[in-house]
Amino acid sequence: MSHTYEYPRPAVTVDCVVFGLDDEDLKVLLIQRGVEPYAGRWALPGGFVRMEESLEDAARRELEEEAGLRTSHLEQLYTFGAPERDPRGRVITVAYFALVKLSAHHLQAATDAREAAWFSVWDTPKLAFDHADVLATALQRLKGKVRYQPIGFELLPPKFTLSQLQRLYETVLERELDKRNFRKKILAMDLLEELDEVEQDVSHRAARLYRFDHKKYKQLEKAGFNFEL
Amino acid sequence: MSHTYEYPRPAVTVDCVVFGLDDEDLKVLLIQRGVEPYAGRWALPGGFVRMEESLEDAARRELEEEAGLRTSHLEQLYTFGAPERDPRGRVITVAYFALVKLSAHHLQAATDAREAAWFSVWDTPKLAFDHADVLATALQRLKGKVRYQPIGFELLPPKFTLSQLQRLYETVLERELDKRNFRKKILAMDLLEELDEVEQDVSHRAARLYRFDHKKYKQLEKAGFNFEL
DNA sequence: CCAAAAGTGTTGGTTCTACACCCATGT
DNA sequence: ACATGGGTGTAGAACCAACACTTTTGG
Repeated sequence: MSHTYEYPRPAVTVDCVVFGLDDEDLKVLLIQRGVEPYAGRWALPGGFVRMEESLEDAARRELEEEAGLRTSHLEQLYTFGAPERDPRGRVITVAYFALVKLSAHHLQAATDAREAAWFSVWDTPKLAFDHADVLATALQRLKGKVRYQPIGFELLPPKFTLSQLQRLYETVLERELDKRNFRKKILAMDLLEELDEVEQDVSHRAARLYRFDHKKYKQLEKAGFNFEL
Repeated sequence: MSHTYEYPRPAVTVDCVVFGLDDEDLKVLLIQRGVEPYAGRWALPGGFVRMEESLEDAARRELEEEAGLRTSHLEQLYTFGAPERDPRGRVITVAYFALVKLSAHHLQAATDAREAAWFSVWDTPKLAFDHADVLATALQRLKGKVRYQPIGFELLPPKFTLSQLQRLYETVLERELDKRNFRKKILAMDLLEELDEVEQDVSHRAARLYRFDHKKYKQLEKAGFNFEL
């Protein structure tokens, strides 16, 4: 079956930059391409937008299909449309930006033929198409946004220590933070619920666990409160 | 001539939200539609993306064609792709956000058949398609961005008074600012060049004119300086 | 001389930064 | 007992918000 139009039309895809955090580093999910162009190269998960689905639905579908994962945070990043960005012809891609709790989705294998794997964002293989630009844009967005929106929590398990949280910020922002000042500031926002639990199986004093209080944040947000750093 | 593809493809357009500032208010540029759908309704300037041009080039071309204007500041805003946003079928639009010095482009007539006009952003007619959403998104972006990027200057003539600048911020942010604090803060950034000129033809004490120093800003930016409010 | 907007400093409160030691736990 | 990271307070500097009067100019 084929489709005919009076004027030529670009193809439209979505691509997803999915970030996860493990003990070592900030990671991005990549898929190894099986076919030309760029066969064998690693690329961002993504694919063509179907006629009846929204852009965001397309992004969610591709993530499910290619990596078997669901994400709590998904937002549109930027649309890349340089005429020569795909050697097959004019392809415009709407890039999305996702955060997942890597602790949950441990080393998920791709459900279709292709390989999926997590790479350190500071050390990825050479990427297909203009995906290096897309990744760079996503990193910039993450770095900017993490400071004034409480999205960092989407990268951590539901219960976390303040040190984990601090390491997250240090990793994303690429600079060290002062422990005492960091704790003061984040606790002063009154968005963390202090639990009666401590971490397990560590060979030193166990740290207290906290949980991010989404409900409280929504309330404060309405009242004009602004999360910051 | 017609074009055939194996799979159906959405059409892709660009739409531009162009802001300008005059003595009264923040304005947005609208075009009256001549044809169905939404014939007679006002809409954002825009049109189909050609196969050989980039998205940004398309936005610039449409602005030139539909309103005869060039803009200093043009950035991508968001991509709108709900399946039912255009009654003619699947049309994905990449929205752009532009700022122009209204003082220069005085009441420019459209170069093609359609009417173009400036409307107060707080009081527009009913818009075609989902353009009200697009406009709302653009306003939100402007409000957010004006505080941490010196883009407000793109709305003012090259030489302006501090009161004009303050009014700009008050209009965009929808709140009053303290005159002394505002002046202190903006002058402390050392980004304004104080000219040996004052405004003309006012029936009260004439205010000193200033110019924004783009070069100095670029330098400071590289050195890690952050513009803020 | 009146109207209109330009221009100008200080104070008190809040927030930010820098900084070092003791504590709890597991090996 | 030692190694590892957990947890805590203070002081000085910078920044922010609130606030009112005098000056200049044109009509």
